[in-house]
Amino acid sequence: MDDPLSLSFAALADPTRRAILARLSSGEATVMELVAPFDMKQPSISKHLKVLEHAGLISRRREAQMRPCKLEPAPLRDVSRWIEAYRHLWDDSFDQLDAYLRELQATPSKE
Amino acid sequence: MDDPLSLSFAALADPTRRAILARLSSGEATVMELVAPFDMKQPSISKHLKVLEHAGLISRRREAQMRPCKLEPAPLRDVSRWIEAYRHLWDDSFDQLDAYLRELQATPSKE
DNA sequence: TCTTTATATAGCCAATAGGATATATATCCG
DNA sequence: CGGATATATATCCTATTGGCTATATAAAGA
Repeated sequence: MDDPLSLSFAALADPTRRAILARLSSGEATVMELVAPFDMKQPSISKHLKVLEHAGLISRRREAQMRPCKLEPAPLRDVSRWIEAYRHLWDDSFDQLDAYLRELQATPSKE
Repeated sequence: MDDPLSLSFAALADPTRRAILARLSSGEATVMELVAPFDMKQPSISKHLKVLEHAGLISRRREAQMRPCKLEPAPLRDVSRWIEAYRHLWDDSFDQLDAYLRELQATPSKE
C-alpha cells in the first residue's frame, strides 16, 4: 500500500536503508559518501535514497554537483507514535507508571 | 533481507497486517474472526498471518479446529528500541524525558 | 569547449509479495 | 463413518523489489 505509515515501514525494512539513516543521523552526506561503506554500486544506493525520499525520511538539496542528503525525522516520529500504542504489552514500567497515575488520581490531595 | 528487524519492519509495512495486530492487541482471535472485518478471502489472511508469525509478531495454538492467534510483543519492543535511538531528532523534551526516566529508574519501588 | 566528477535514469533479470481460486487437512459432531 | 467447520497449502497471476550495467545529465574546472 502507499499510505505514509506503510511507506515508512517498507523503507525501514532494509538494512542498507537503515544504515544510511544511521549515517545521516550524524549529519548530512553526499551520495558518494553514502556509497562508500557498502559493497554496492552507486545506482543501487541512489535507488535506496529514492525510496527513503519517497517515504519522506530524507530530503535532498543541490550543492555544486552534489546532492547532500539530510535525515527528516517526521516519519520516524509517526512510526514511534504508532508503536507507542503497544508499549504496555512489553514495558513493565509502563504498568508501574499507569498504576502510579491511577493512584495519584485516587488520592488527589496527598503526595 | 531476513534479519529480525527487517522481518518486523516488512511485516508492519502492510495496513492489513497492522489492523490484525490492532485487533489482537485486545485479545486472541481465530482466523475466521480476523477474516471477518476485511474484504479479503481467508487464504489471503492466512498468508498475512504467516508473515506475522514468521516475524515473531504472533504465535498460534490449536484449540479444536481453530488456531487462535496471539500478539507477541517482543519484536515490537525491538522495533521500539531501534527507533528510540532517533527520538532526540524530533522530541524537544527528549532531554527532560530522559532525565525523568532516569529518575523513575532510580526509585527503589522495583528492581 | 572539453574533461572530470557527481548523480540520476533506463532497462535487464530473478525473487518476492499479495491477491485470487481450488483443494487438502484437521477436528468436531451426529 | 460421514458431513460440517476451520484452516492450510498449492498454484496462478501481476506488480514490485533490489541488484546489475550502460548511459544521460548537471555542474566544475582546466
